[in-house]
Formats: sequence, structure tokens, C-alpha cells
Amino acid sequence: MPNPTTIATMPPAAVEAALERLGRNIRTARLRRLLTQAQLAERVGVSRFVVAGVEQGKPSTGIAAYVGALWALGLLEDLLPVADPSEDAQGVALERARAPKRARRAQTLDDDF
Amino acid sequence: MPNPTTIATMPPAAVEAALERLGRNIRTARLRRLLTQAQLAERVGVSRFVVAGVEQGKPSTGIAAYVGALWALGLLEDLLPVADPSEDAQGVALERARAPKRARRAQTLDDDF
DNA sequence: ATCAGATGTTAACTTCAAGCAACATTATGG
DNA sequence: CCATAATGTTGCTTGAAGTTAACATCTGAT
Repeated sequence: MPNPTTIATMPPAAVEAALERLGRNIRTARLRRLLTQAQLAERVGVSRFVVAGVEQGKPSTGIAAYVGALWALGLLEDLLPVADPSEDAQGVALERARAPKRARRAQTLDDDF
Repeated sequence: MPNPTTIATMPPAAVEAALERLGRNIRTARLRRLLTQAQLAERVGVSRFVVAGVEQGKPSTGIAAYVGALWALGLLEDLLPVADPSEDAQGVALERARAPKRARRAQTLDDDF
């Protein structure tokens, strides 16, 4: 991550909290299944340090490690509702009869200021 | 990701599919809010290429970029139920009156073979 | 209480991913 | 239709993520 001032090094507090929570949840799920970090890591295909990072909610860890852990724990389906368009009430409300493939703000034409 | 044979380069099909779906969902949410990739990237604090990677479900992209995008779109709460211990039916079933802090498999003692 | 195993910590090294820039392509608004 | 903005693509550079290893610490089973 070449740029030192990135989200992975200084994430917003809300993002950081969400990641820590997710990590704790994954840890709880692993312990319930009586798996060691190393065993889970082997299933996921990473080193045990990456799993440790996931359980700490490390922001810079690749998402594949997180999703791989969920997959190895049989919790992949929990990801399906995330940002699901049909559940995005705010998005549906914002969408006023338009579903563009590209976001383009109408350029000011007559109403210059 | 130094190791060439990692989950980020060759993820299981299910993981790959889940990531692609998540990326598409994030893209849909962004378009509904009439934001460009660059605008969303600015809010998240990354370059527009990272956002493009997120929307493609790139496995090796740091989870902070994904969660940051959800945060910037007002969809962070969607992450709360993921791997939620109280919703982990399988985990609750497996947990037989024990909640260890470390996973340790009972070593074979008398029953050697 | 003891000991084996799980987890945390540190360090050095390797490799890839993020950043950046220029260009091509596509889609949208006019 | 055309112009313009958004998105995709490519190549390069560099910093950081992941791996490995060794050691410390803590937990839990016996």
C-alpha cells in the first residue's frame, strides 16, 4: 500500500469497530467448532498469522482471507444479504425511475453561478 | 501476497462467487446514489482503481476498502449480522456446554492404536 | 501442579498490490 | 448523432502484506 495515508492504516472509527466485531465473531465461530487458528488457516489456504489478523480485524488483510474464513466455517451465506440491492431501502428511495450503468452528474447548462 | 499459491489468487469458486456478488451489490448501491467511482473513492480514502477492484470482487484487495465502501454508502450495518454468534445455529449446536478461549483437541491417552 | 499445545510477538525477506499516469473504450446527456 | 465524462486497460515504481522461523506467553487437559 504505497500511499501511507490510506484507509487500511487509519480507517474511520466505525469501520474499525465493524472489522473488530467481525473478527471477534469469526473467532467465536472457530472456537465453537474446536478448530485452531492453524487448522482454519490450512483450510483457508493461508498462514496462521493471517487468520490471527482476521480475528483481530486487521484492515489491511485481503478480503479473501476474511471470506475464506467464513467459507471454511460454513458461514458464507451470511454474506449474501450485505449490500443486497433489494434490501437497500435507502438506495431504492434514491433511485427515481433510473438505473444508469454509469454515474454522470448533469452538467450545469443554463443555471450557471 | 508473496506466496503465489494463496487464496487471493486462486480462491474457491464459492468464495469467488460471493466476492463478485458483493462487488456487484456495492456497485449497484453506488450507482443508485449517483456517485462516480472517483467520488466514492475519495470518500473512502483510496484511489478509484481500488474502488473498481472492489466492484469486481477482487480477492486480494484489503477488506478495509470493501468495508470502507459500505461505510461511505451507509450500508455498514449490513455487516453486523455476519458470523453473529447468536445467529450461528451450527455453532450453537456444536457448542456442548463449552466456550473455550483456545481450541485444544483432547490428546489420545489410553486409547492408543 | 505440570506439561503440551495454542496463541502472541518479533524480525527478515520476498512478492505482490496500491498509487499514478496515459490511453482506449463505453455510455450518457444534450 | 456528437461531445464529454465515466470506466476499463496497461505499464511502471514503490511500499506494504504475507510467509517463514524462532521465541515468549498463556491456556487447558491430565
